[in-house]
Order: sequence, then C-alpha cells, then structure tokens
Amino acid sequence: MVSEKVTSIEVAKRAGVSQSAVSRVFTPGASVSPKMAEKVLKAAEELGYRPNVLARSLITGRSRIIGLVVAYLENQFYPDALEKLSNALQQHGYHILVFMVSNDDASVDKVMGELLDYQVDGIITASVGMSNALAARCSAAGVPVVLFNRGQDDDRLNQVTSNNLDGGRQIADFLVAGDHKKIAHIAGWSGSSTGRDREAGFRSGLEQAGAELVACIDGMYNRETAAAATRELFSGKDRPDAVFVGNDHMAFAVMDVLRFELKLDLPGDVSVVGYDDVPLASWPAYDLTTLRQPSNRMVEATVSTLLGWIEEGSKDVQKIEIDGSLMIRGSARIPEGWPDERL
Amino acid sequence: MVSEKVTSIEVAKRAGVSQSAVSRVFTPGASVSPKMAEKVLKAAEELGYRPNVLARSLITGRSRIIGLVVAYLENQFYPDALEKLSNALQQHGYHILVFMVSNDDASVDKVMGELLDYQVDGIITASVGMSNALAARCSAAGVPVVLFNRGQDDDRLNQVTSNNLDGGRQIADFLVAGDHKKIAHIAGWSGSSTGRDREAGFRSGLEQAGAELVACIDGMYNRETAAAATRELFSGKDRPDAVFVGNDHMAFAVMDVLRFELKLDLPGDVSVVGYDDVPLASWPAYDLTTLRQPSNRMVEATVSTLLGWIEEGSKDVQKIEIDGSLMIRGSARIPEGWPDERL
DNA sequence: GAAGTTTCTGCATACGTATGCAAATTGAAG
DNA sequence: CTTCAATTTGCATACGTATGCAGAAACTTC
Repeated sequence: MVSEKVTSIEVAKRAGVSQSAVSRVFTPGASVSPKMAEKVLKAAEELGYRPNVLARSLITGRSRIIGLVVAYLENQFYPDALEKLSNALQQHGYHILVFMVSNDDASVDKVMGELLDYQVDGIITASVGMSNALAARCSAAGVPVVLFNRGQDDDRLNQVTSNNLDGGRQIADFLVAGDHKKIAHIAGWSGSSTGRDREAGFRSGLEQAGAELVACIDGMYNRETAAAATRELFSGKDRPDAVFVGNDHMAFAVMDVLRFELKLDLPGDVSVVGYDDVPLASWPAYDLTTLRQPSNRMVEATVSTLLGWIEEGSKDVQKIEIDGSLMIRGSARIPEGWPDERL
Repeated sequence: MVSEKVTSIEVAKRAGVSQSAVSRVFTPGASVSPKMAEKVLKAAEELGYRPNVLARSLITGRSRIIGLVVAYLENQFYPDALEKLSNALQQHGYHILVFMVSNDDASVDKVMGELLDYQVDGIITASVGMSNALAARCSAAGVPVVLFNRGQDDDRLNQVTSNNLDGGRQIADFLVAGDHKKIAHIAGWSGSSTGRDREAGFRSGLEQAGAELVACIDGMYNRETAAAATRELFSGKDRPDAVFVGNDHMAFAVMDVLRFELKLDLPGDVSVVGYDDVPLASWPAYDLTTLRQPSNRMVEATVSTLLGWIEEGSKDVQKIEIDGSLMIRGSARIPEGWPDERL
C-alpha cells in the first residue's frame, strides 16, 4: 500500500540487492537463490511492487496483449466467443485489447494500424476480413493473425471456421427430407465467406437432392434487412414453405415477422432453420432449429493456433474447419423417421 | 512495407535528422518546421514507421489503455455497453483491455492486479464491485475507477448507475395502477447495489400505494435461478398476478416458464415487468414491458468522468444517477387511462 | 547590417525492465 | 585444505521513445 509507482530499483534498495536480482526473482526460470528470493519478495510485498508489463515488453518484445477486432456484438454469437476467447487467453497470461470496427476495409485498416502500434503479440479478427496490404503489414511485423469465423484466400492468414459448406448441405437435406416444396434462403452477407459458403453448400445440397431454390435474398447479417426480405418473400400468393436463414440473429427477425406480422404458424405453415445455435435459439420463445457452430472448439483451435505461432514460433498457416451438427427443435417440420433427438 | 520493427532512429538516419526530430514530428503540439516535418514524414512513410505506443507510454506515463472488468456477457446489456464504451473511448484515442472475472472478491482482486500491471490509465468495472483494499491500491496508483451500473459506498470510487430506486418505484406505481392484487418480485442479486436498490424502490413504491409484496426471491441475475424461482412462486394455488423481475435477462426466463411450462397467458393471467430494456425486450416474441436504463447516457457519463480524471486531473468523485423511463409493451396489463404510448 | 527576438534543432538523459558477461560465492570432490 | 565446477550475483547496457536545455537558425525591427 504505497504512494505512486514502485520500481524494481526501490525494491532492490530496500532488500539490499541489485536491480537485476529483483528482475530475476520476477522472471520465471531465472537463477536465484532461495535466500535472495525471500529477501526480495519481502521487500516487494512491503512496497507493493509489481513489475511494469509495458517496460518489460519493451525489452522482451512480447506484450502479452492480443488484439481482437470485432464488428458487431449485437449477434450473441460474438459476445459469447469474446468471453470464451478472453477466458482461454487469460489462462495463458494473455489479455485482449478490443477494437470495434465497421466492416469495411478502410475502417479495418485504420484500426488495425492502431493495433500494431500497441505491439500486440497476435491478432484475432471475429468475422471481419482484411485487405491484402494489411495482411502483408502484419506478416512483415511478425504478428500472427487468426480469422475467427471468417475465411479469406490469403496464405498468410490463419483461419478457424465451422464447415459452412457441409452445414448448408445438412440443412438442405433436412428440409428436403421434411418434404418441403418451396424452399427459400435469406443468405448471410455475400461479402463474407461464411455467408457465401453456407449458401453454396445449401444450393449444392438442394441440387443433389433434386430440389430447387425458389428464392434467395441477401440478408446482410442484419435484422432489418432480413425482416424486409421476409416480407418480400412472403408477400406474393406463392409463398415458400421453408426458409433457411444465414444466421440465428437474422432468423429471429424472420420468425418475428412470420409469426407476429404475417400470423403464420411455425412449423405448420412454414419451417425456419438458422445457423449458429446461439443460446437464445434454445429458449422456448424461439425454439429454433439451427446448425450449431461449436464455439468452444473453434475458440480452442483459435487459441492454440495463435499460441503456436507466438510461443513455439510455428510458421504453418492453418485453415481449420470444424464440423457442426444440426440442433433439431420446433421451428421446422421434422421429417418422418428422422433421428428425433430434440434438444 | 518492411522487415521487422522500424524505430525512430532508422527514420532519423534516413531523413538525415536527429531522433528527437522524428519524435517531435509524431508528437502533436511539438515545435517542428514544415521542411523538417516533410522530410521525416517521407522517410517514415517509406520505411513504414509507426511510433511504438508501449515505449512512449513508458516515458509519458500514459498507456492510453482503459481496463474493463466484466463478469458476464450473457446479459445483452453488457455487450451493448461494451460496444458503446469501446466506440466512445476509441474516439478519444483510448482502447479497452478486457478482463473477464467471476463476481467474487478473490477473482476480482487477482484480475485487477494484472490490470494495474498493464499501467492502465483508468478502469471501468461493469457491474462488479471491488474490495476496499483494491480501491485503495488503485487510488494509490493514481488510477481512476468508474463503476458502471454498480454502486458502492467508497469515496474513492466513481460510479454511474441509473436511478434504480426511482425505477423500482415507477414499476410499483405501474403495477398498482394496473389493479394487480398479488404482486411478487424476483429480485436482482442481493449482493449488488442495483439489485438491492431496485427492490427497495419497488417495496417503497408499493407501500406508498398501500399495496403489499406477496413474495420475493433472489434471482441472482441468473436464468436458471430465476426460472426456478418462477416455478416456486407459481406452484401454489394462490399464484401472483404480477411479477417484477430484477432485469430483462431473468425476465425472459420467467416469461419462458410462465408461457411454455405453466401455459399461462401474458398479460391475461399474469403481468411481467423487467429492467434494462435490452434490444431483445422489444422483439415481438417477448414484447417485454421494462424500465429502460439509458445506456447511451450512462456510457457518456462514464467516459466523461474517466477522461476528466485522466486528462484534466479532476479529483471529484462522481456518483451519477441517470433517470430511466418505463417502456410500456405487451407483457403487463396496462392501467386504464395510462398514457398509452406503446413502444 | 546589427541587435534582439522567436522558432527549430540536436544532445543528452530518463522511463522501468531484462539479460550477456564476468566476478563472486557456494558446493563437491579429492 | 585445495581445486574445480556449478551456481548465484552485480555491472553495464539495451529496448524505443519523449523532453529539458542550450545552441543554431530564421525572422524582425530599426
């Protein structure tokens, strides 16, 4: 309990040793005698000394800070991921510096520059891409990057996603098996790999099953856009009997419009399937059938990839895809004889 | 676009000037001639130089990092606040270092220690309190603290909350005016000031109106606990006809149990009122009547308090309370003649 | 063009820590 | 007790930047 900042020099003085000794006591793995350690720790305790991480990082070249770039926390998937990432990294002695961006290259570039100024040891971007120039800069600066829930064709960028192609296909199979005849898609933002891959998987699944996609609108991963798309799709006489929505966040908006504006019954009149399996999807008010992105495993993969680069000097760019599985609930008609494990 | 890290010395060399000159060019408000600036900026551009924030902070004593301590991001109110805080601070050139904790003193203390190691310029805790010892340490280290959405009796800690007492009272008035006879409360965590104040305001409001609280259970700001409390409250014959739930996050769980387990009609059989007005509350699937905490204004107050301390050396501890207003929606019976502005 | 004033610039040092190196201490072995 | 190896310690320096100070340069003004 003391005045301002206490430095290792003051501790050294009080303990009657050199500053280097103090430093060594606080450096795991350094060579110190038990006596020394005891003296120093006592003095440190009395003065309330704690090493200055910033000064340390200046010399070690490691800040133990991970930059996290994230575009929107409105979609529950991301706060959830943030929490898990933060916890996992904290466990390894790292902490997260958060940067909010809007999802356009200019904004990302600006912010990412600030990030590098902080000498972060690594960068995680949650569902945001980055320009080639930027990827080059990070790579040049020796700062590993992991794209979380986002793919990008760049052989300097690690990425961890779920298997979006396969997910799209699983949903196609499920809807076709459920004997739906007019299947529509409110797609994820076409500017993102996740949106494109889910759509591609879905289309290929339908095709393979001999079914047809009657309509497809880009929902931009946005509630309002998705709601508008729903109104458009269901305005005509010939409305769809099933719609796969590019993520849960939009699916909730879609369900709201279907049930409360258009007074349709789910799954009687129309089936809705989402993607992500955020916690809200399992709450009874929505009870949304959706493809689970296993965020735990995605976080694990992200952290271990990042730490591999940082601590073990790995240079292997990882493109990791994790399989998800369909969570069958009440928002979509369940095919007869389908392995019915409601969750 | 270059190899590893570029320092001001290399820039100086290339521009044919001294290192101090380079530093001055990148220090706003320092004295440099236009020629000099031009030469330096050119060299910096060519080398891809950017000042090292950490090294700078070592000498200026300012890291431009704000530590944010947060317990759970599951309640939508917090990601929302985080996003707003981050954006506001980014605007002022600060960034947020996130620390997740479980809400007990030991965990908070540990984490907060790590926080101080990073030489943060200030600390915001979102809905978590801190021990006196810790408050003393921060104060001694000259690091201002703002408790966001949490009150604590300590004259070293700034705090920004909504007016929880008044909010509780407003809800009491509303329910009494709605002619409810058996009013219950599923309270916020009694270990938090927000929970206690809302309950106290609610009780005082009821009392003043001559009404009675028939039951009160601590919901711990937790979905499961709130659900269990609901089952308990509504198991007997003599069930409540209104329940005020300590925050929206729990209120959703309560509504789920009432509607989908107990098959009760809202607001026909029972009225539910929440607290916070998170985005989900206005979605039609819940359409929850709730007291809005004006997070925009709370964030503003938090940021300006913090910056006041950091940049203007303010020493006035602020205890700010911001008034909220009731958002009347469909989950609770609306009193006759009540100014009916449904939102 | 000289004297005085203002604006710029470079030198040197400081911030708080980690670490290579050599000196000092300890312990083991004979 | 001596010798040698192993361990521990202190000294000095480095990390990348900002800033007080004094000298240099550029302008004013007469």
